[in-house]
Amino acid sequence: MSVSINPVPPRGNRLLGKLPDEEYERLLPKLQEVSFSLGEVVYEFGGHLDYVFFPTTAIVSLLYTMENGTSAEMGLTGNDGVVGIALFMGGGTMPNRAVVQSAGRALRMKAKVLQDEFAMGGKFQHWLLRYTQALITQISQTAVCNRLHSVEEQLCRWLLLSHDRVPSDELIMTQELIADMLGVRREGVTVAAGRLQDVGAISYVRGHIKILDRQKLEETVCECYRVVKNEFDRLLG
Amino acid sequence: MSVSINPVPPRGNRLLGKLPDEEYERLLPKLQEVSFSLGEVVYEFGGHLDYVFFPTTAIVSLLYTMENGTSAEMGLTGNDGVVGIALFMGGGTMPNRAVVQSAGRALRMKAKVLQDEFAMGGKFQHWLLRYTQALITQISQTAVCNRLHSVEEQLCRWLLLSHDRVPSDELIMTQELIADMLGVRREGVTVAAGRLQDVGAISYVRGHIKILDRQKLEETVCECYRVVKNEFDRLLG
DNA sequence: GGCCGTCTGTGCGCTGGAGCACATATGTGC
DNA sequence: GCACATATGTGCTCCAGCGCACAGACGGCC
Repeated sequence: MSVSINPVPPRGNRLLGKLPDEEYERLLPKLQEVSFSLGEVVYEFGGHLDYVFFPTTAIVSLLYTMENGTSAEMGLTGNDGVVGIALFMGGGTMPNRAVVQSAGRALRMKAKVLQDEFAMGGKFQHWLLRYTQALITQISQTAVCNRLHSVEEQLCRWLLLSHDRVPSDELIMTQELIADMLGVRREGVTVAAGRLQDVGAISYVRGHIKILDRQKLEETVCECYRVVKNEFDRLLG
Repeated sequence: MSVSINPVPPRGNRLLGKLPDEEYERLLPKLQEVSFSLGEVVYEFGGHLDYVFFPTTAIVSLLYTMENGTSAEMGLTGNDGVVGIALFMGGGTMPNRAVVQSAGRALRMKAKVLQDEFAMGGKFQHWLLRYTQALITQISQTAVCNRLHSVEEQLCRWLLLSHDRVPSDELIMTQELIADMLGVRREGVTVAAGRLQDVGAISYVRGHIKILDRQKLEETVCECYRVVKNEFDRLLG
């Protein structure tokens, strides 16, 4: 993670973008822009966090890793959210693991500052809680999707959720890592991705996925994607 | 749902039990005791809720039902929590479905009262948020468990989580309903429950499950149970 | 250009759980 | 105590996804 000096961050994060001007102006000096690289661990399970992060172009996955090493994603946060909700929810330590899924930037804020602002009970608190509510929906839907839907449907969900959170049509991510996210075998991702390539929805070359035809992905995806998207739009749109 | 007149509720709910005496005394007149019967729907997906509920002896499951009718549980709430978190998180409508999994009582509070109390930012808010954080862990773990663990392991998790939230060793629940909760086939539950009976962990007769040997269940359950339990104890213990 | 590490594609056999069919057991009401 | 609805037990077949093995294919580096 690298920290910029004298940052002039745009309102690249939707949560911060919701704030009234005065509140935003007050918070601005307390935000620092940082860069995350692919695969960087934002925090570990049970870890302490000194900052919360408001991604602007980065995407961060929330993962849980089992004792035997297998893992699965429970949610992902981009420019529509915040990483480190336990800091204002009161947990202190993090109940999961956060890994940068797509390199990019974020704005960070000291935990103490966040907590003080949160305690003031203004719009900031309001939007942080609404985001948390949306995240709960995302995690819930992941739970249900894991139980009931095929790898191909879930891959589509994952691609669409990620695509919604990056500015380009290209995702940098190997099939191996996607498999870890989805909690499935790498080969399973290969065949599912192969089918999506066959119908021209994506192209996949050594860790570079191009979204060629979103429409096709949306036809293949399970309802979970739309439920999550609708809820985010409703709560934060 | 039946409402008691002139209730004299004990601090049967751990969340309310956390409150300082003065805060509890103030809230007491605003609480009404209600009875829930097995299978009763507390709220539907997308529905509006006029009250939040603090279970004392009832258990309520949070479910999501797919378009094709299949469903799965994402979490459950007993005397350690509150049903209707969307009311203070800001969602308004409920992103899931809540069904009474074990008949019993709860204390209800008008949504408006809850929201006003919450906005005051005192201990009540504090504990509601900590509970929500614990619930997020539970939902997350359900997501991972759905992906990675066997029906038998999940059945054990479900039995233990339920057992922790009722005063007796008997659970009233058919295999059919458990199957809906876990998002698996009824026959799958029959087989798994059969194995647990064979080793003497439970006995199962027409909707009446007796927990005979918790120890055995804890040996069979996946790590998910302990993770969730630890997090609830840590946050609310 | 050649080497090597990483990433992707493919082909097994195996297994857990789905879907279906049906046999049996246990309440409940008449 | 009989009839019937409900709950549970059991035995198939089928298939998605796992685990494993290995064959390309691409890309960076010397």
